[in-house]
Amino acid sequence: MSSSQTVKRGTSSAGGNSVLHRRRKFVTAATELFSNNGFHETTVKEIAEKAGASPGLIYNYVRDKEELLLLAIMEVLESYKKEIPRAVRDNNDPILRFSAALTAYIKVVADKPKATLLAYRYTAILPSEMRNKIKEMEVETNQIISDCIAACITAGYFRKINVEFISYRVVLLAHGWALKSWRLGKLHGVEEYIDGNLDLFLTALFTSKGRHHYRKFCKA
Amino acid sequence: MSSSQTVKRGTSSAGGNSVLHRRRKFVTAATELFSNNGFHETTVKEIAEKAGASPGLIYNYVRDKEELLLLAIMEVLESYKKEIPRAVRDNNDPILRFSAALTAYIKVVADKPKATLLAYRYTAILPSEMRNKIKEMEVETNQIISDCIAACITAGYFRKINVEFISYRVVLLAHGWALKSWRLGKLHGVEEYIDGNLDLFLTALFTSKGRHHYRKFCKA
DNA sequence: TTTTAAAATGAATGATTGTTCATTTAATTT
DNA sequence: AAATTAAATGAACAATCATTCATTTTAAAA
Repeated sequence: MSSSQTVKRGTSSAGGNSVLHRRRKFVTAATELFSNNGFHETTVKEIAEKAGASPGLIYNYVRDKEELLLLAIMEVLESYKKEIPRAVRDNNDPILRFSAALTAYIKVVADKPKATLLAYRYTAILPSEMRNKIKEMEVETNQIISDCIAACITAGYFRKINVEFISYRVVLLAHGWALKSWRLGKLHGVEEYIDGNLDLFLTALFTSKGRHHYRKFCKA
Repeated sequence: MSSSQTVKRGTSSAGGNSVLHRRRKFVTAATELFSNNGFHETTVKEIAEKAGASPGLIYNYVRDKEELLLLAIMEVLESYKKEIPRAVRDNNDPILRFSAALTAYIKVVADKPKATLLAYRYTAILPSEMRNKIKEMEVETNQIISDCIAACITAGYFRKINVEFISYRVVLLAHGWALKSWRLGKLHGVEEYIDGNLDLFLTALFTSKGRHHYRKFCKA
């Protein structure tokens, strides 16, 4: 079910994760090449070259060129799933948690915009089984944002709007940074992008109680 | 510079745009196939088949498979550039013009979501000369939105925010419908999507004068 | 009708490239 | 050291397809 028949993970001796390490080497090489030149435009030979190995060896660690794509996309999504909760955790106030989530999401996208676009460009070409895995991960990340928003609503800081709706808007916004920088070039820096959008969101969502509550943090 | 060496447009007789018509046939066939199955996954043979012709003939009307892609993308963008101003024109009040622009944009995207994604997926693989053409068209469409926003600001209805910034957010939002429906499936209908987002935008942007002014239209 | 030109065909071409596998190299074990 | 297993190589294979072009069909002109 997982990936490759010929290689068993964790053979012999102690820790024995070297197999996964070598696989990661191919995946990162692939990620870079796919991001810069596109999936179809990248040959397996090039990936091997960049990873410092021969083309044939790749097939010991991966079934397909396609699996390499799946792993590349998943690596990106996993970094989302790791970074965002980390940022949220550091805050207690619902509004600050929301802000942190939004900020973290945009920042992690801004950190590797091209890799982010991989998911947009190439999820479609994967078989549905793989597509579902990706979709699943996205939904999980969305959930984090949704929870923040819901908390703000129950605290009476945000007015009662559809949570999923706003959640998706936040996600789109974050991805928007990657989409934008590729298509329109830079109009402004990430910081401005974050601040501007956060301002827009809060203004649109605050109740008067929320607005009041938030003032405290601005002064500090 | 334009497209094909072997065919001159507007030969002989009267109107004589039949050449362009036959070319369009290939382009629409290509658009559909590229949208559904992807560019690389579509063969020239398939395009010819769908257009009811032979593969070889395509090359009388188009230099490349790539040019077919360019034309497919441009056809979509041109429909944007046509529909949105049409909707804006019917309104006089700045706020209504803005609303109309946003609504029209989302609707035209919702009308052919897959085609919209073509630009996202495949602009990157086109040679820079073609890419620039596409970018140019996008900027033109953006300009329409920007003008609406600027008008709202000078009328004192919107607070003074960066116009380009908001403009891009509107565009992203519209595209977001296509991106979403592909990735997350339908959470809600287009109408809800439009209303919800319009509400969010207006709440975030209104001055008190603007809010006041807008109430009139809501009652009517 | 005869001639000439345009439109259309589709089999053949040529180049590309993912994948395999017989073979070599390196590491482990006995 | 010898034997055995794992890791790695890279040339060869097979399939795919964009593109071409000699040929046929259709239309227009003389």
